[in-house]
Amino acid sequence: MANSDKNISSAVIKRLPRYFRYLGALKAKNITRISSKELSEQMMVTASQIRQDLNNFGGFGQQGYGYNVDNLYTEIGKILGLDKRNDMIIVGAGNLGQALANYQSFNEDYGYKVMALFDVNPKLIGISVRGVKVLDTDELENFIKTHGIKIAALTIPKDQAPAIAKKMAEWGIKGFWNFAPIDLHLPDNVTVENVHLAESLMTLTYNVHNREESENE
Amino acid sequence: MANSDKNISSAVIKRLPRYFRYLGALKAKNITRISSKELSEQMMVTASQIRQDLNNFGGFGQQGYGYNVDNLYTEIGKILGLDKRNDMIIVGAGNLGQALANYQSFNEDYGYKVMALFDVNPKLIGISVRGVKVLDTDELENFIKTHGIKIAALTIPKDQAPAIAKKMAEWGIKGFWNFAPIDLHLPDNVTVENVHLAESLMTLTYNVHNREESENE
DNA sequence: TAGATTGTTAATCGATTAACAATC
DNA sequence: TAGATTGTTAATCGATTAACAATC
Repeated sequence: MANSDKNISSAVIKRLPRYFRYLGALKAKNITRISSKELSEQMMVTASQIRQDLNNFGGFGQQGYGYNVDNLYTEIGKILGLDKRNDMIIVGAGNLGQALANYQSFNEDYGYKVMALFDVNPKLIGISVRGVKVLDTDELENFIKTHGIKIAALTIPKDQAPAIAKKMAEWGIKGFWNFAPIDLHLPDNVTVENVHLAESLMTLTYNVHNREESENE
Repeated sequence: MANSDKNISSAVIKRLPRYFRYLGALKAKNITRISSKELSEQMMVTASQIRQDLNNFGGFGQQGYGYNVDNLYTEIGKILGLDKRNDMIIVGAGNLGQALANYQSFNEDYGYKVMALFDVNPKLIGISVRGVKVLDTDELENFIKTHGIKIAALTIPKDQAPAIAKKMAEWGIKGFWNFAPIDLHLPDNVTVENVHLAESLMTLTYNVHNREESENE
């Protein structure tokens, strides 16, 4: 827990889930070992980058051999915190909130658990999405505190997002998965991961109209 | 059209929609002028970066004055291609596909138009989402060609995504807004903008468990 | 005109890639 | 042992920031 990692660049952190995904795919194909060179060819990055990235966290490989797929998969999972219990809530049970609640991939494959959805709309309060209840937003404080929830998806309109996020941070939320098209300003010990859909679509639009050499990010 | 912009770094392009959003907010507040310094304080970036970014596309400001909000908003919109007709389709009419079709923000505010959704599920074919029909995937080729569609959201399972994307690119799609958790390998004149939700949640999870100084991207 | 702020060049910083000795 | 491939240092590249002359 007292992880004394000297600050690791966010560029590195953002690449970890992609390594994790590729290793998962290799595992599924029963491939047991891989070298940074082979992996780099599949992922279209440099082998140097893979080795540099991984060595921020320790030496997971073996000279002359490469990396054990199963082991590396597990280790990256641990780094990301997927070995821990990751309970979450979704605030805003509209189309997007419900779509997230239904989204298998992270719900089951990676051990996240959606504990409840929240909304102010009386028509939604009480229904269940994938077996998860939609509760009244009034119950947020109590729920967060009682269950010790740390992670919340925010799928509410942008005018409401900053105020409610501020409150939720006070009640104990440490990480916001923010889908509202606005920047949240919260204390330093709270993280925000923005998913600004409209912005990503605009970036795509630029590239469509100015198509050059493709550059998968 | 023959935009002879020497390759502009993708870091710059990704920041443009955020400038656009802030300028839209200023416009809504009837603010008519802004300096790079004021804007930089609101956006928590350096004024230098704003000026450098904008000057990739031209001198939109005026010494001693700053930038005209309305004008800059319009110009960035043009750079992004929002002044053009941006018809799109959504392939995969499940929860996520439907949520996108319902998503006001980009549908109306920025002039995108969802022309149709597509699915293989007979239960979905024929229904309407926000007035937009769900068609049989068999009709994709004809629809793309007839309507000259260039942009497509992919909200289908990952095993099906690469094959269908390949076909769609042959039929004329130039930009994929890819929500499937897999990398698409397509010709150079086709762009892919990935929205890998599970990966963004993992990045958040890492930060929650290793919370340090917050760093809004 | 004087003050403000741009556009742009130069300096710095950080991230990526290359190279290679260590070692399995 | 010989071959392969890591971990890691050094070199390069690119992006960000600082500084300031140009100019409105």
